[in-house]
Amino acid sequence: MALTDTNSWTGIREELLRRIHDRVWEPGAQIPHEADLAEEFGCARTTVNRALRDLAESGLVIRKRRAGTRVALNPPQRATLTIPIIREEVEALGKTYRHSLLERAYQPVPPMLHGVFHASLGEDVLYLKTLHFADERPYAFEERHINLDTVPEARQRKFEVSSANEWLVHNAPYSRGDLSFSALNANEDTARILDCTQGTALFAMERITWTGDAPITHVKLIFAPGYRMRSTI
Amino acid sequence: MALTDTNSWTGIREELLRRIHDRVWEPGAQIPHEADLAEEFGCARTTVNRALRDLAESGLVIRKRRAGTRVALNPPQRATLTIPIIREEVEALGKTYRHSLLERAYQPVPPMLHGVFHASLGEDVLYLKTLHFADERPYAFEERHINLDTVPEARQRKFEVSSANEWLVHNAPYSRGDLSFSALNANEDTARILDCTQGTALFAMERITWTGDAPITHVKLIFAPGYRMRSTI
DNA sequence: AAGTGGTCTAGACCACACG
DNA sequence: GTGTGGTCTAGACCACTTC
Repeated sequence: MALTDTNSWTGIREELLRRIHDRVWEPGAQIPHEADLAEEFGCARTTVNRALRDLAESGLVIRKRRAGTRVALNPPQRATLTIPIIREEVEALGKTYRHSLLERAYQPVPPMLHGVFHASLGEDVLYLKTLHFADERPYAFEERHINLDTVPEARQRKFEVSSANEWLVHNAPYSRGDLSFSALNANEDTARILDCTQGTALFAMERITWTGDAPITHVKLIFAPGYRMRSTI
Repeated sequence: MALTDTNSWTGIREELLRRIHDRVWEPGAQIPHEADLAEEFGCARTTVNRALRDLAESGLVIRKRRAGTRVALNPPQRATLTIPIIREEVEALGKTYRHSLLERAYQPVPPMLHGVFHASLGEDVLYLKTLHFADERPYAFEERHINLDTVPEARQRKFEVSSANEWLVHNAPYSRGDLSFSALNANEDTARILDCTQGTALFAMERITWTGDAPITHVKLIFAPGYRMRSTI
């Protein structure tokens, strides 16, 4: 007997989850068809479908047409990271946000990005160096390249008041992006900028975004010592 | 005129996305009701609902009963990280995986975890130190605490052959978890174990998982120098 | 060829939040 | 109260994949 509503899709999801956790259905085993489950729970197939679709999204079951639904053998451990706008992240900590534009220049595409910004190899990109502060202490150091082929309007922007990140989010929405996280030792420049000792381990995030096939921007964020990126599963 | 099917929910999602990207609907603006859109596209409301629900999940629109649907002002940048089992990650690189159990001991709950493992304060936890190799080179160093209240069967396991991670995934599925990433400098021990020089910046991941309210395990993984965690948006 | 999940419909009622 | 999204139903056809 189920304790939860078996008529709501969330209730059905709970019951299915229970059976998986309690190994009523073993990992790798096939589970009953939607139609059978619908009959068992006394609801429409659509409702069972909704519950199963949700479990499939979280990776707990694998669904294939004709082959049916199976409990995943190695449930991938997925986590949804929410990457906040730095201003909001700082303000959520109850601190005062400020940023300062350290450099703004037109440069040829740096070698590191040749493979990515190939479309605009002949053209300069807009290079920005920004320092983000929380309560007047360095919080993160940002280096950014903006593809002027894709976002020519960026030429008119100084990015002194509103940050490039916020402007781009509103004016050049991306359709996909690559993201990577790493650790690096503070070099002389970085240590000076972030006000820490050289060699300190720093958390870095790199991101490249596209709209369709056209790259928009590349950002590298290096956070001040002690930064942690958190998430829940 | 839409190029995509306006009768499939994905087609409708594309068209809605286009209107948001092209600022037909400005950030913050309210968009037409489901019923109106259904009429416009000549489909059932359910189908529009499916498309809008998908956009809401990715954070592009905000939906509220009675208040309607609005284009998000600051679309949060969400990324789904897939945290692989280390063996699979290494094997996907075309390298040979091996791991070695450095220590296995019963210990009191370490102070760091007092807030988390409170349920079992009187009891010992199982402490495991494991080194993961890729092609015989250190890949990641793992420290783990297992709550024996929640998973008493772990006492019988040596964890020499199959890793604790894989065993737990199959035998103590979790319902939720906290995850964090950070950067740290290699100390003397870590440097020796990972075969790098002291002070090197290392990428670290920490994870605590629960089943219901009972904590299952705490893991701290420190990766060898140069590790990058990648994802797409 | 046939069985399974994927999707769509038309209609209905409900839950919530705003006025 | 009232309008909006949230969900459920019963039925239907479709698309993919394995047999």
